[in-house]
Amino acid sequence: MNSSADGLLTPSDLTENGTQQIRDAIRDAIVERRLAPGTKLSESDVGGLFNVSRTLARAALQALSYEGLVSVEKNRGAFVAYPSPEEARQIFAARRLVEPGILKSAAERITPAEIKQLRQLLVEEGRLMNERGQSARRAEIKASGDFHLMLASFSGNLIMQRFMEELVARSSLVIALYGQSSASSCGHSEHGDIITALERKDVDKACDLMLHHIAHIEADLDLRERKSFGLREAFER
Amino acid sequence: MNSSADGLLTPSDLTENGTQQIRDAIRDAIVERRLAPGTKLSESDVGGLFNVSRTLARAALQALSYEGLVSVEKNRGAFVAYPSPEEARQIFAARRLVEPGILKSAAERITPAEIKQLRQLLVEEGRLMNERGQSARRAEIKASGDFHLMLASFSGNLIMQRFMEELVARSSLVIALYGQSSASSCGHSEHGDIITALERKDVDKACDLMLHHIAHIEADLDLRERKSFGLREAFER
DNA sequence: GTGCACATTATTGTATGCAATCCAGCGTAC
DNA sequence: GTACGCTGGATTGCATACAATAATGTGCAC
Repeated sequence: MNSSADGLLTPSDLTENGTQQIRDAIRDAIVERRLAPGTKLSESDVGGLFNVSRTLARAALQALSYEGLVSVEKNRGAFVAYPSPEEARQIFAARRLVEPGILKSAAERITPAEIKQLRQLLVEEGRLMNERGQSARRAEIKASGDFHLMLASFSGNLIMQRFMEELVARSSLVIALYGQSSASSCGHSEHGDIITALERKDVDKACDLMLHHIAHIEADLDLRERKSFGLREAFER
Repeated sequence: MNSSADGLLTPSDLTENGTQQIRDAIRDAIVERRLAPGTKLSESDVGGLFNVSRTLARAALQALSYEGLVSVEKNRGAFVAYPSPEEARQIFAARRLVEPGILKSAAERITPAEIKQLRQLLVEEGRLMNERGQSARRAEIKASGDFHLMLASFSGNLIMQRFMEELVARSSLVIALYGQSSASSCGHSEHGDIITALERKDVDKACDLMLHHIAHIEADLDLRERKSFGLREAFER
């Protein structure tokens, strides 16, 4: 009978299926904003793009829908998710609810080496910030999210880590849709402040900074109901 | 182009696929502990049981694996998840991290009618507690989890609600594996206390009670590494 | 009798095919 | 000219078929 009681040695799943690769590739494309919200992802197209059958493409899209990055509508197909303003609010509410706790957890177990890793990520982020070009911008977006993900991984809780992965990815979609300031990097210095507080074991301060940081990101959004103005509203002036 | 910006009117997904039904049926069976951890779930068997093809069965199992209720091993098949002690700890750590925040959210928006709903759930739970029989026991397990889920639904955050659904379901697996006291209902009165505190708008007290409640559930577990003693250890005395 | 190599069987992984559904374009009635 | 209904094409939903892998059983050598 045995079983897989091998004690959390599975990073996520060592399935190594073709599905995983497709899923990851599409997720990266969404998170880095190469795929715009609302884009149709037909099974044939996805399958053709990765040289696999519709079966695997379908499985990958299904998987992404469980993460909230893709919405599949019955008999209509899969689309890059188009979070509503309300959904956006809930995503950030979830982050405000969860990230302080993660931070607290991480603070209790973090090592100097790990703090160094965070700092390293930060300088990387800063370097990209001063670079020009689309690809630098994309890398910057990713690095900015990775800060939060690395923190989550230092919390030692795989479940929270995975949840954060979902939230960060969905945040990227929200920012793509509702973000205003071109400088999506508005929170760069704040990341540094959080590390500093963490280093000083000042957990309360760190949590406080984190909450403000999330609030700042959210404040940059314009969450007014734009009712899918593809029809009348778009042409009646 | 349009899109599904219809403002969170989707309870989860109105796909209404056959997959959903299978997934829900199996999940219920797992949560109500009719399916023991480690049980093999072969695609043919599942498909045959619901009179659908392997394709749908496979999709359902895949979906359950994203919720952590089923673990699929490459080329070996799907099994009811068998959470390790470490995983169990992380599940409860996640609940301690998340539930106070949910409670706070819920407290801010809860209506008297909703409090009544909670109370009603509680009397139901109490009634089942005093009944005999397997089916009553199962219903009690479900009701006990439903308390936390209803609270989550009152938080108004669909994302947190879904996360809690996952955590509660996985908790049920953990309790099935590591629970000691037959009285899994140990927390019944605590649920009532939480409602009372909530009613009095004493959020801090409610959160405190919630943390103790979770701690009590966890304290009933015997989280020692039982290394899947299916082989040597089982027969060498 | 024990251990190993091989054949057999069962189960999963993936591709393909058919039926059902939706969408768009066209034509017709009013 | 507008609205309605119809038909053709494309896409998804699901089942089935085949290939690949793992589990099991058998027979032979020692």
